[in-house]
Amino acid sequence: MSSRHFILGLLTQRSMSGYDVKQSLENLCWLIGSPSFGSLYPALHSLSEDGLASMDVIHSGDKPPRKVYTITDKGRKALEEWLHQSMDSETSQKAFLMRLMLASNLSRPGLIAYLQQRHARVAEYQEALQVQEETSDLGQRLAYDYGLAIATAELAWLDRMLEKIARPALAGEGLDSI
Amino acid sequence: MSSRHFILGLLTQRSMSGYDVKQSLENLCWLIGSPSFGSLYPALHSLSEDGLASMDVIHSGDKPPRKVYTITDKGRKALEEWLHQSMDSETSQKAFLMRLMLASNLSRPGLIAYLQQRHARVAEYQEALQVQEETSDLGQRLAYDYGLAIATAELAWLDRMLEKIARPALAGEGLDSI
DNA sequence: GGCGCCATGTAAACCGTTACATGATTCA
DNA sequence: TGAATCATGTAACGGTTTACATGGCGCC
Repeated sequence: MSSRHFILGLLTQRSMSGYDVKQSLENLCWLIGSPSFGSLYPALHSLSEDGLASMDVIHSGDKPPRKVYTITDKGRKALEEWLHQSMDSETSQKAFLMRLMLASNLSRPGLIAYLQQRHARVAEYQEALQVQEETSDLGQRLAYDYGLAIATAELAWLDRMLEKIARPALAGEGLDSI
Repeated sequence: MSSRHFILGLLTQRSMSGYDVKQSLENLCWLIGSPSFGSLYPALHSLSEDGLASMDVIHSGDKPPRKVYTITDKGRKALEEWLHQSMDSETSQKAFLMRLMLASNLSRPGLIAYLQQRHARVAEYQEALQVQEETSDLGQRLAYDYGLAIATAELAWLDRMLEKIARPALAGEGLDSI
């Protein structure tokens, strides 16, 4: 998935310091993880060096100065290119969620296609888990049952979202109301 | 989480070759991933070298010989030790599921405690996602909504399992009927 | 004949974490 | 006074993937 591109994508939400990026991932880190500072800061440096992001040092009072990064036009182009190139073979939930976080950078048809692809993929996994023969191993049974529950919940979520998004926007009821 | 211990744990289900291990993870790889052969084979070698697993070469007809690994007593001891030492700070879904797959190696109270701990942790994340203020960013809204749906589904699953497991086993309705 | 599956393995390259280093502020 | 939060950074270490290497079987 490339954490470099992901971090770049997060900068489209708002300009952020390394510390900010870490905080913004806190709520979902149990699903996607959160990069350590040891990889985060170097990544921001390299984005800045390559001209994909610009850095501003913000001195606010007596607090330690913050280095705030903003995505540049070049960065937006690079991100768009990367987002549009095939996301096939990315089957993991983590990769899905990371891209989902960057949904603002997708066209509406692009987002719909993305969710539909995900739906098809998860449905495959769900089926594979249902078909499984009985195992005697408790752990395996629990794990398969858990996987089935998560797959089912994800498919239900995708159905809901696709209905909301794909429905031609009625008055005051577009993407905004999600 | 240490893939080495995880692989060792999988060998408690049945004796397996490297190829078998990979296949057995196929159905859940979208949630926990699957190690590449480049890490899997060396891991099995090292387990064998350390006496935690024994290796048998199986020649079946004209097919390429398979190297089947079996966990040893020393391996079981090492696994148990590792399973009982603190699993705190492991908050990720992946780590949870990996340990869940090894549930057969836990005592019933140990399993219950594990599920309860997980419940408490996921409930925290669920709450954090609910409390979140409104964001204008579509991706963030989608991602948070997705996270909320997954957290809710997982909590429901944990409730169901805890009810099944914690209930004093009635006639013919113990852990087996999960 | 070519493709895909079975089956194992090695080495280099890559990426990320861990540990260390610094320093100010706020709260108990 | 000590701990937690804010805030940034480097270097070594470790683990994983990627790419390469090999070889037989069965199917279209």
